[in-house]
Amino acid sequence: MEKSKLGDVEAVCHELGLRVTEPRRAILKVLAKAHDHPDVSELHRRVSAIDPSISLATVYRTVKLLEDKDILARHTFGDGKARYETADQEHHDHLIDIETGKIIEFRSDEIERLQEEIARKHGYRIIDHKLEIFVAPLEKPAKSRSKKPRK
Amino acid sequence: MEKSKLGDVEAVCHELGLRVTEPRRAILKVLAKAHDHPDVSELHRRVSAIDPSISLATVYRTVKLLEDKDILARHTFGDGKARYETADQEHHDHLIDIETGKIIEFRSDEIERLQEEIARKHGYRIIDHKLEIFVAPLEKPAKSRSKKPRK
DNA sequence: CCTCTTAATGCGAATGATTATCATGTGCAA
DNA sequence: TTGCACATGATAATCATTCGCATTAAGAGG
Repeated sequence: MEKSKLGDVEAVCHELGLRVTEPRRAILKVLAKAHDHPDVSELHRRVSAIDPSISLATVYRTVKLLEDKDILARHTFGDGKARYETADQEHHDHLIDIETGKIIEFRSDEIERLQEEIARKHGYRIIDHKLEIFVAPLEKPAKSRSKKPRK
Repeated sequence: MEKSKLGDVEAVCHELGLRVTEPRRAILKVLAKAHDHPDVSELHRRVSAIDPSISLATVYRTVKLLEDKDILARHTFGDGKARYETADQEHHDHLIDIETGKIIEFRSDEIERLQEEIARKHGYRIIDHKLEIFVAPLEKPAKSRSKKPRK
């Protein structure tokens, strides 16, 4: 089962008033079956497997387009590069294992509710939010002082 | 009242085994009285007011140094650039007004506790975390679809 | 104070990610 | 089938940040 509507390129493009092109077919196909949080060059790598002639620039363009349309969600875990995932699913946040880089999705209605409360208390409404928890395995001794990784 | 110990350059540098230099005097002075979240070029701008000969590279170096020592906390609100604030105070998260760019600090022990719980449930312990809530004023009609800004 | 070792600095080049430019190619409405 | 606006590929340009390196200057030991 592919991740939602992303698989139907004609539908997505038509809905957004975009042309259906080969590059978009390939890129959307890759996104539809991506169950992780790939960065742009990783996406380009996967897309190249389908059609090697698709340029990195097009991947950047397409991905930004979809982000603006709220079809993709962009993240930036620790390192500087943008990572993407389909945004059609219900909202969730992330646990990032700083030792392996593994990303775990989770959702807490409790936390969501508290956020709403806090925003309202300050006279605001939430447009978007981002919660990232950098973690390390419980067993480990307690490695010196490293914190979240950087490039 | 300056923000904590940052003001005492001799103390900070000595504690970290660093030499006390003019650039560091100026940079720490600026950081000590910064009650906002300046990015590196803004810091350099402020430092230049004290000593125009201090290079941008040195600001970058110093700021990274202090970040590694957990004396500064680095953030990346929406736009790509790194922003800094002193980390000596108790942990807090941020509300970012997407219309004005204004940043409001807040703290919720409730949320902190829930995070701990979630991490533990997944077999992890928290090393660090980051919660950013992008908001817009309550009054406003409900502007189209913009979300958090990008460069 | 003087000296010597080496951390710090300034400058400019290098990097890495992302975006812009622009000539060319191609969906797709008529 | 045609025409044109939108897409694309290749490449240059940007932007923030880091590096390399020759030079300067803390500050420990005399």
